[in-house]
Amino acid sequence: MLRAVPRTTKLTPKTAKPAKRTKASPAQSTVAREDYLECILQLIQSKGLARAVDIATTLDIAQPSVTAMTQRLAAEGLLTYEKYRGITLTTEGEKLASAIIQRHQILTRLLRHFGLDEATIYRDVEGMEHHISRKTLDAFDALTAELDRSPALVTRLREAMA
Amino acid sequence: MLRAVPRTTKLTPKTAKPAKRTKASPAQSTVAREDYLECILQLIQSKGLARAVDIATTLDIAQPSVTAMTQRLAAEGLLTYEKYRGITLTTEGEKLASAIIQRHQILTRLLRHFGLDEATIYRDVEGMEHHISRKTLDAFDALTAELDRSPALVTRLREAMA
DNA sequence: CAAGAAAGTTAGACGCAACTAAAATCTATC
DNA sequence: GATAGATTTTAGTTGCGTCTAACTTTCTTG
Repeated sequence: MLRAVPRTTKLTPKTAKPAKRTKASPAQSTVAREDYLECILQLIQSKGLARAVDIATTLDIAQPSVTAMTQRLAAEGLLTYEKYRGITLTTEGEKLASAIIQRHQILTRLLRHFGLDEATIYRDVEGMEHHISRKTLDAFDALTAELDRSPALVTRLREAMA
Repeated sequence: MLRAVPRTTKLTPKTAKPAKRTKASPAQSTVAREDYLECILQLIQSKGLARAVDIATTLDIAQPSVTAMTQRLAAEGLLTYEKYRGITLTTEGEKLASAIIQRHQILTRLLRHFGLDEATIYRDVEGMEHHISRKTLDAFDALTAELDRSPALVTRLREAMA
């Protein structure tokens, strides 16, 4: 049997190439990473420090997973970490975490206008937050401001939903 | 060496336990699965059939990955599939796919009101769509209706964003 | 209708992010 | 200061969804 010549399919991607998964990208921001950063900064703000056991509890994840991710984030320069000692966010990590938390809050504020139960709000925000661009976020923020200042609009909205 | 905080912290898990990952759930709906279903139904609607090569091109994924996922979806009863022949959605699969496409459209319509570039709209919808509950979707839909009927509101919004 | 091209599949591997079990380290208390 | 208990880390797996290389089947076209 003759060997088939490599096919070289060279596909033309859909619309705008969705950032192909080259394995060569080092400190890429993923959902899990963002969840950890968000959680860590919140723990630091509320308790003064972020311990693995608390991160694990908050994210409902096993402790060894926290260690693993901590080491990844440290390798990427987002936090500093000394074995068996503490975790500290680097400047970059803290900046990132702040942005993540802010994004979370903008989304939560918007969803709260819809009269949904807190559990739904929380779940949806958790899900969406990692996938929203700055631009859309700005729009959501402006939208929230409009809803804040126009109770009539909110009322119409809720009636339409029922 | 810091270490000066009570040990028995016992945080209350954020809000509502985020659906622990038991491996025992069989036909769970994931992001990738939804992307495939959406793509398959759209291909069927636009070309009459969904071929692996087109799915691969549309999703910017290698062909063997399509075969693999196709087999998974078939095993879960969402589509029917005969080797080297075609793909058909089952009733359940089509229902699911329709819902996914509808959700996609609701989101797109909302984002279009914000005057963003199509690429951003597309990327954000792609990202968010898999994580939005029916309730929030209804709210977004109502919101879109309000924006449709109130150009003044849209104008205020866009000005606030600039 | 026979090649060759195109499409589909199998086989084997990888990266991410999770898990469990068990070892290492730290802390509090006696 | 020894030691029990809490916390953290290491080691070894797992599942999902992806990849490439190489094969098989189907389609197309002279």
